[in-house]
Amino acid sequence: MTEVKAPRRRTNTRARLLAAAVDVFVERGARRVTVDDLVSAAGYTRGAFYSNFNSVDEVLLAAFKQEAEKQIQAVRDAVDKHTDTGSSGLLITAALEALRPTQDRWFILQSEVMLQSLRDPDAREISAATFAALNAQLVEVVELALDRIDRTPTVPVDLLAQTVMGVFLHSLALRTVNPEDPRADRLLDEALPQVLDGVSVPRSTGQR
Amino acid sequence: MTEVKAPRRRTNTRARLLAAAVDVFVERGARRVTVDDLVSAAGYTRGAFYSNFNSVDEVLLAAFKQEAEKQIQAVRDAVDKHTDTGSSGLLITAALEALRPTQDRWFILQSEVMLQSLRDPDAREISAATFAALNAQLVEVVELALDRIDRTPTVPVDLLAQTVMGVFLHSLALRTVNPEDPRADRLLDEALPQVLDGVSVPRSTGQR
DNA sequence: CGCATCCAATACAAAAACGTATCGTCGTGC
DNA sequence: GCACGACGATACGTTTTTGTATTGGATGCG
Repeated sequence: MTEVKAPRRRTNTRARLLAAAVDVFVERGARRVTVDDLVSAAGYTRGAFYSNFNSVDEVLLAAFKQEAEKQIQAVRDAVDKHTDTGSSGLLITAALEALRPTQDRWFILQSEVMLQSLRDPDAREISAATFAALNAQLVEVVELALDRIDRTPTVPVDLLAQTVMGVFLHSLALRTVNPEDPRADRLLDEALPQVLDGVSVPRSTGQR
Repeated sequence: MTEVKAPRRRTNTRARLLAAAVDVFVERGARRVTVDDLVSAAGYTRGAFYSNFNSVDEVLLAAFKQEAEKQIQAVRDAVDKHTDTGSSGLLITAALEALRPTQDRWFILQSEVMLQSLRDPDAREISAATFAALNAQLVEVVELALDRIDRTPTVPVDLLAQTVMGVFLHSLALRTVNPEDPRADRLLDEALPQVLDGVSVPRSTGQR
């Protein structure tokens, strides 16, 4: 599925394994992933795996961590960029764009679901922490966005952020079930802005 | 985990296996479920399993189907009940209550995620169909609810239903990561009604 | 230039999971 | 009440997967 034929360096083996892992988990589903699947997808053999990880679960956790951080960074970049240049509605557009459903995001969701049923407390902790980080970031984005259009929310902003998150999750689900489903995009492009508008009022009016 | 010591009838073995399967999948996570896990949880042995199913995947699919239908039926019941008696805001409250996150629903989500990566076209089809059914039902509920409060939506009602669905999904996610998270309930009780309110206008005013 | 070290390949043993084949038993229909 | 048929128990062989131990080679360092 991937490439690899080159003389293969010994460094960043771990990174390659992790990258391949994302693909494998998405393609085969967590239930069917074995060590051999992972190494062969990455172009390595069994030995490489066990000198970098101890189990498939560990890879899942590490890959999740990495992808989630990548995700968070993408949003942060989008926000920073548009905060600096001071463009208006573009901010939220950009932030939302960074969250738009992709395969990587599907992997994150899948991992999140899987990690929940791992006995390892580390897994649950990391999963929960990442989840919290994404949420916190979303609060920030929503606040900034409302600020830009001079409105204040009529519901607590953290709840509003959760709502936005939910819409994204569902958009992702729609797209995963059927990549062609037009509702996935319409949810983000049509429904979401109106929702944001609906639960906020112009700044001067005060809230509620 | 369960009981079973009784003289054990040979009928409804399938049903017992399915019921146990839900628990096992939730507890151990899809990655770790084996045939032995399923039969021992249900109080049977290997033989019973293979005379009712052919693989773990098949059980996952069957259990998903069953739980999803149960879910749909629960919402339908709630709606019917409150439609008949004609109580007002109670309708949506009841419908939403029927959707409130529980363990069963977590199983449905987990299965949905897993089924997406099964090669079996049947699995994807059933998964997609169930997903569609739930969504269609939600459209109905949202329409009814808005009707009750004499408002018409300012966004296409199917998109609105998707939004509601998303909020539910996220509420479920919050609760799964941390059962104590108060936001799970607040999302449904505070944010959702306001969102519905925000994206609709009084009936006479016309839309948009 | 040679040495020590780390990392990946390979091979292999052990365990886990699967699926089948067989047998007993309990309902069911005649 | 008897025989048939379906269902579940048990046992077993096979396959899959795992994890470790050993080896070879490349890299960094002196």
